[in-house]
Amino acid sequence: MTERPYHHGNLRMALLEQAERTVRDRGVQDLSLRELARDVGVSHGAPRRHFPDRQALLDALAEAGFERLGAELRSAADGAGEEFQARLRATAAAYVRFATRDAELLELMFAGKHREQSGALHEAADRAFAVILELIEQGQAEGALERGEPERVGLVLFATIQGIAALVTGGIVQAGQLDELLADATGYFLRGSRIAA
Amino acid sequence: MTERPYHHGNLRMALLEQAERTVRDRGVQDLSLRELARDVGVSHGAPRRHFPDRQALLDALAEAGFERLGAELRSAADGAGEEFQARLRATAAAYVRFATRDAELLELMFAGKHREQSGALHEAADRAFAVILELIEQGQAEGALERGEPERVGLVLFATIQGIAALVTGGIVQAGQLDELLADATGYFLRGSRIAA
DNA sequence: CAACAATGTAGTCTATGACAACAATGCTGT
DNA sequence: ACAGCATTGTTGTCATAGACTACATTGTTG
Repeated sequence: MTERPYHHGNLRMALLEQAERTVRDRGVQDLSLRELARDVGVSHGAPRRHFPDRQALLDALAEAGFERLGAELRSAADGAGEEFQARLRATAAAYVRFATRDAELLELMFAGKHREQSGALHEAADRAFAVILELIEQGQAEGALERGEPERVGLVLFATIQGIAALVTGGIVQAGQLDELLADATGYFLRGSRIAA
Repeated sequence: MTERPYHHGNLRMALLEQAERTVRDRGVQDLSLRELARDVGVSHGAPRRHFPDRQALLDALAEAGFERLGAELRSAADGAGEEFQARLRATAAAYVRFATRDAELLELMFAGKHREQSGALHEAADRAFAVILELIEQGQAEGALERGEPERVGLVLFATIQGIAALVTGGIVQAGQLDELLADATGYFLRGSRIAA
């Protein structure tokens, strides 16, 4: 946007941003390094200076995705006030929103996490999940959730939210049923988790 | 395996079977029509007679996947006896087993379901999900689950199971934690769902 | 300002998916 | 039996992609 000297200046960023758009609009499969280069106005070999191969671009995309996801989750939780249930619902809704708006990106994020050795992606993922863990800890402190390792308790919650997102992006539930389903799920979770139910 | 007259005889099946293997071993991205043709021993143009394009092959793969998934779920439920909880656990475990053994295939199945117009895939999917619905109905009849539309109640359960599978294939939980997580999740579901908890 | 590193360009190779023209096989009705 | 036709495979071609190399341009630093 700023200018484009014959050294582009920030090709890496430009490529990542355009890539994220393309992934959102047309899916990962349609993402081509050459087309990306054309879109950004550089030659077909230029991206190679920033991403050794296509997979490296996808990994970087995933890492950026985790950072944005973490930010959105935190923003949702913080914007929902102090009460646990409100924060829980807001965070779950934010996750599902991300997952439905950027379904392919999220898929990429999950796929990359298990293959990767470079810790950068894992760290970004951990930062994103930390929001959920903190939420669990708050719930436990308030007595709304049973005690125990937050990782373990949070996993069921996380799985459910992720599953709901998958059902929506998979077309198994309509967008209209989403709120109802989310409410049901958080309800089950809270009732099932209270110590002496 | 049988023989190969110059008309292969059942190219379509052979392609699908080899494709399923390749997807399981090396992922969807590495699936190439031409390589498939080579593997099966036909020329690179032959698959076109059975699948107009690559996507058609993937759709057929997804449909076959739903049929197998349905069969495995039903077999698991039926093999677990009469008791509801045992059937529930067995079915959930069977789903997760499928989802982890054939993660990429499952992804394909979900992806295809939402884009497709031809009802064949949807019908296969519905047959698979019917197993879960029947399970819910049994739970309701026995009073273990709250009343209401089985579709709605089942959705939360299904989402949770699907989410657990996603967490495992995504490398967020280790295979060793799987049993524990599944037990936690079904526990939450049952406690959260009992009418007068 | 002279090396040197970083970044971009141009050309090439191999593989793929899609398509068309053609060949071989199987089937059907008479 | 067999002529005509539909199925199914084969071969060749085209456009495009990813990966790699040699080379050019720009920026930086001693």
